[in-house]
Amino acid sequence: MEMNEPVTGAAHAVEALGALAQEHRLAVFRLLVQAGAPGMAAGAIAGAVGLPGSSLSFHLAHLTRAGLVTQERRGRSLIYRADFAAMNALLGYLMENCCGGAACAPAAAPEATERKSA
Amino acid sequence: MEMNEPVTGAAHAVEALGALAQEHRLAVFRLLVQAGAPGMAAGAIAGAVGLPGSSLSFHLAHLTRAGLVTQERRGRSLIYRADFAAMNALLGYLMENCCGGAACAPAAAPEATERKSA
DNA sequence: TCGATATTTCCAGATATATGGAAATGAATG
DNA sequence: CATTCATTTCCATATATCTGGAAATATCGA
Repeated sequence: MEMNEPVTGAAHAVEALGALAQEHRLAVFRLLVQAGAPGMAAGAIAGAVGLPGSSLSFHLAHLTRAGLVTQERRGRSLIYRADFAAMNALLGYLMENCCGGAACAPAAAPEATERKSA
Repeated sequence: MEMNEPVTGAAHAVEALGALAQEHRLAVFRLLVQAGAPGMAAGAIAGAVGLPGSSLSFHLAHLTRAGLVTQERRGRSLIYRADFAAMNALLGYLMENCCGGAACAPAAAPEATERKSA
C-alpha cells in the first residue's frame, strides 16, 4: 500500500502541504530539516517546540503519514527525521513545467544553502 | 499593512502552505505556474479546473490573500498570475539552514527547470 | 441607458482539524 | 517481575474550512 512513496500525484502533494500548513507541524518539520541526518527524539522535539506529548504525537503522526518525516525506534525513544527526498519531490511537483518550459527566472533555486543567518 | 510581503515568518508560511493544501487550489496554482507571465483570466481557470464560479472565486481569493497569486483587471476579466518570488521565499523558508549548514545532498534544487516532459 | 459578460459576495449546512488530560502501550533496567 | 521512562491512543469539545446557488457588483458595447 502507498505508505511512503515520494510525492507523485495531486493527492499526495495536498496531503504533504496540509501536513506543513500548521504552526506546530511547520515548526517541527523545520526543526528536523535543521537537525539533518541525526534526527531528534520525540521528547527532544516536544521540549524544543513546547507542546504536550499528546499534541506532538498527533502532529508527528500527521507528518509521518504525509511522508515528510520518518520514524525509527532507538531504545525507548523514537527518532524522527525529515525526509528530504519527499520534500524535493513536493517542490518539484509545485514547479513542474514552470512557465510552460520557457526559460523563466531562476524560479526554482531557493538560496537556502547559501544563507548566513536570515 | 502586510498584504503582499514575501513569505517571511512562520505565520506567512503557514498561510501560504494552507492555501496550497487543497485539491482545487493546488490545481489552480500549478496551472498558473505553468501559464507563466501571461497569467489566466478567472473564467479560463474555471473552465480548466471545472469549478463553479463562486467556488473558484473563493479559492482564488484564498491564494491571493496568501500572496501566492496576483490579480490584475484587464477589461472585464481579472487576470491571475503565480507570484514566483513569494513561492521562492516559501521554499527558502522551508529549507532554511538545512542540515545545520552542513553540505547536505542537493536538497534544495528541484530540477523542474531542466525537465523535459515528466 | 440597456443588455450582455465576467467575477465576486452572501449564506448556511456539511465536513475536517486541533487540542490536551488521562489511560494504555512498548521498551529498558535491576 | 515490578518499576520507570518514552511515546502513543482515546475522547470530547472547539474551531476552521469547503461548497455552490442566488443575488450583487463591475466593465464593456451599441
